[in-house]
Amino acid sequence: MEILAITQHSLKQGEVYNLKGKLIRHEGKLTLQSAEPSESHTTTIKGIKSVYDFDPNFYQVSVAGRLVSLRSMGKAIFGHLQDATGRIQIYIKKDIVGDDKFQAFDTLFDVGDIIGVEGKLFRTSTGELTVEVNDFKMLAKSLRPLPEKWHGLRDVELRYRQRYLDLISNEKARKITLLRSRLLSEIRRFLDERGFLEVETPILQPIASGANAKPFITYHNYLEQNLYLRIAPELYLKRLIVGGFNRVYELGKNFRNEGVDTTHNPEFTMLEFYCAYWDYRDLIKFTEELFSHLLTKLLGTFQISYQGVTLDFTPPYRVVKYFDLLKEKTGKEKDFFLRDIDGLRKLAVEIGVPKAETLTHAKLLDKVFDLLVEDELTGPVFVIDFPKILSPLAKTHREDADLVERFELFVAGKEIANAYTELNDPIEQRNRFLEQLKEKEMGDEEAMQMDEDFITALEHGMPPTAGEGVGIDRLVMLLADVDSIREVILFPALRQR
RNA sequence: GAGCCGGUAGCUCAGUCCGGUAGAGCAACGGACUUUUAAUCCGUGGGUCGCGGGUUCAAAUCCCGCCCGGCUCACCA
Repeated sequence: MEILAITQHSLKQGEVYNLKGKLIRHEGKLTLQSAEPSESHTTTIKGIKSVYDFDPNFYQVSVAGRLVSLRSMGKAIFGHLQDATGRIQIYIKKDIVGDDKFQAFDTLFDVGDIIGVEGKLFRTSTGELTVEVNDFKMLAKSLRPLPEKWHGLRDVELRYRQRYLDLISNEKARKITLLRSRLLSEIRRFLDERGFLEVETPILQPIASGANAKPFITYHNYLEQNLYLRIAPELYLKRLIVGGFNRVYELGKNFRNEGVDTTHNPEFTMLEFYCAYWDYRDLIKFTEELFSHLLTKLLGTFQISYQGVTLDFTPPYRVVKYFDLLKEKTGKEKDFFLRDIDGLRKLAVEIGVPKAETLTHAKLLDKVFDLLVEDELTGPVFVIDFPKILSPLAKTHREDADLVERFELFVAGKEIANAYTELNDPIEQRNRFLEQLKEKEMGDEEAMQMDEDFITALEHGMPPTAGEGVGIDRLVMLLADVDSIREVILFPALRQR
């Protein structure tokens, strides 16, 4: 009888082992060896339940999972097995499994153990689907107790540091994990079906560019040079457009060496996709289609509730111009914000922009917009036609040389997506980078870096292209209705203990 | 980086204001119980009160410093 797996070591008769405070004496009656999981244990609990609903004649099952509850009645034992998909009750009767096995289960099996059972499905008097067990197997012994069965694991720090316990004991953590996984696969499916090619570009980059952020620096011993963890894949994805792949996307991590809070983690997941021969207006429509697809597949509705506010994602979304928003708030025209730097600085000081005296023009404008407008963009709303000084990689607006063809999608005051018609003029791109270098000299640490190789690529000709980035973590937060990014990242950044 | 809040048994939490033998529930351990489901009933064990210092006859409790976490702000478009 192969019941208990303690370790790979064989136990001598009479030897005493301490399991979770329980002293186990090996009497020689049990063969204590690690049991192999059988293939039939790979079905999910949810799968078993749905097959039974479909075909009640299906009743002989074999299922494995973590034992999460136990109720011993003397000569019968009830318990629940759990996997990521659900729970199923098991019923072990002395009459059925025999005295020895019943005794073994009663003394050796604990809540937390991973076990396999075989038996018949039936419904109890209360109607709960249950496995009447005729054989069982220890698959992995748990030496430590599970968190409290009723309250689960509440300690936020422990939930993050030992996420596996959170996943075992908190339904919501499992739901978010599944939601995130389905979101990623639906994004891939949507893009794949529309001819986009999934690619992988370098995470270790000699120049960290493509966004305004401080990078993590590392050193390559063999190349004898510094490398940066990417802050964005943008400039590499555009090289692929130059190379002739007209629809590409990358779904992966970016890294930014900055503060950690409820909406920022040093590594976070971005979707970036590029399509040749499109412009930013095509992307507005495409973004609405993408979100419609995701909401239909994941939530089955266009109305979502986020932190007590109902958001309506029925397209078309509101579209509003960047400077119209500022005018609404201040009564001032675009020229004021772009030409009257002293006036803008005065305004910034008035509304309480910190360090307004020392910020560069671009930073000032950005801060003022943030403070006055951003929080009120409940959305979903496309803010379009950004100032050029904030957008070094976007193409100049066809109707206004002060602006670029760019939008950001705001939902619940958060930026969810950022897109533009891409700047594909190598000469103008060089000048824009040079402007960024000036910003850097004026104290903007996050100003973008010049990438000569990228300009060389543009010099070979990049077709007119539109590109977009979507913050996946924030999107999951929205869909899961949680207010901290750490709830949607399985292992968020924490200080080492 | 600043402010506020928190850290007590494996887990969920009381106890801190107002100093006087460290508590409950779950889990564990022993026992009863063949349809229970937060099972129930009887019994037992379990603590570096985050860490270090100070005040005091006496500190989980008061004071100081530090560590870890949460929230808000700053930073980060």
